Amino acid sequence: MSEKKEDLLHMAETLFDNHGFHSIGLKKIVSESGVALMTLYNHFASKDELAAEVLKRREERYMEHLTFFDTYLEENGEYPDSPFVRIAIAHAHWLTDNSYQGCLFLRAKEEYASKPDHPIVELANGHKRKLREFVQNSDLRRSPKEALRLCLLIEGATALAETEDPDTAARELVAIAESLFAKTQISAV
Amino acid sequence: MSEKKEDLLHMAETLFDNHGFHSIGLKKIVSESGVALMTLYNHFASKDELAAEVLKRREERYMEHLTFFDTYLEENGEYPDSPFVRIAIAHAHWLTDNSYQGCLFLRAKEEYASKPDHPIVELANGHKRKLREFVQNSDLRRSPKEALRLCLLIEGATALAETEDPDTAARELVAIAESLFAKTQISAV
DNA sequence: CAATAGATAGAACGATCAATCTATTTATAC
DNA sequence: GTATAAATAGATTGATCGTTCTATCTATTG
Repeated sequence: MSEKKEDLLHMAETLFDNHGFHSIGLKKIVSESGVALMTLYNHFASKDELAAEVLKRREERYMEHLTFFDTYLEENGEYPDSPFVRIAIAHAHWLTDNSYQGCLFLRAKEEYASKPDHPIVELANGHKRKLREFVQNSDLRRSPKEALRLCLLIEGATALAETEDPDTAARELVAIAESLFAKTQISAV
Repeated sequence: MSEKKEDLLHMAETLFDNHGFHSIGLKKIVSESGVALMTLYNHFASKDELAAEVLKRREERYMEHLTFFDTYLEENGEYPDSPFVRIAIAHAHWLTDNSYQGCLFLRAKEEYASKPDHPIVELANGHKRKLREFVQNSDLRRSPKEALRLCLLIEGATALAETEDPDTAARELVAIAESLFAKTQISAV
């Protein structure tokens, strides 16, 4: 991939994170990237396609983070039995390692809500669905409801990190997850 | 308060909920309200002041909902011992009774993040602080960390209601809160 | 050197934005 | 009935938006 395109995607992700999709203009993105406006249009058909690619890359990075974090936990000694707890820890590190302002997918869904069939809305919905399936498939002994509860905790920690210290939000996420899912006993609810 | 002003505040809240603050124009607000543009400017100095009043009214309504929901629970037989569980139930009903798209205060904070001292950002931060204090003061036997955990659950349910059925999000919020806080025993963590 | 492709700056387009002004109409109060 | 205030429609201002176009410049390749 072109270096300019990489720069654009990286800067667009940062600006979308900090200001939202509709609030940030293309001129801001290209000026901050040190790239000409026409270069942006040579790589992306429109602003929406740029936003869509930003979201796709974010999703790839996030899912890789969740997947590869198990190996990190193994190498560093701490390896909780419960896959749900390990996912919670992985998400906690995602929150502390990045300085995001809430979930970019939820923001995208909100900002494009007036067009429910827009590809960006489907990307956002797809991401949440994939995350729920990832959680569910990580521990088949757990019920779909329990998977949904871990998703609730993950969303809650991401939101709490906006108004509280991200480290605090991350710590409480893990604490709750351990309290709910650490025990070998699987609740039948 | 003027009827036109009420109409404007109500319509603005709905449109801000569904489309965000920066995405919705004043002309949309006045046309949907059946009110002239100048009437809006007779009641509000600017778009930002309108948004600020919308948030103030939302906060009042939400805190009243939390406060008065205890009496509703009493009258309808079900009255859990734990104040934390009662707050979770109250928030669950808030989610199912309204068709909001995420937390309007978090959205405001995100959209105005480029101006950290903006009154709207301070309104959003103030609301989250008040909610945390409300939770903390509802049960002084609980630790600040436990109060923060209920806040995390509340945020999580609000976020989950965006991609899942709000009824589902509300039900799982109550289920987790009961699992964590229903027992008389207070954890010392 | 010549040719091709990619990147550049800058202007221009139509549209929309928040905000202001004017002039007219409607409703309330004395 | 008259005076006062509120609400109305519509035009306007200056700014910004996404998008397109042109014309110049730079780098690589043959």
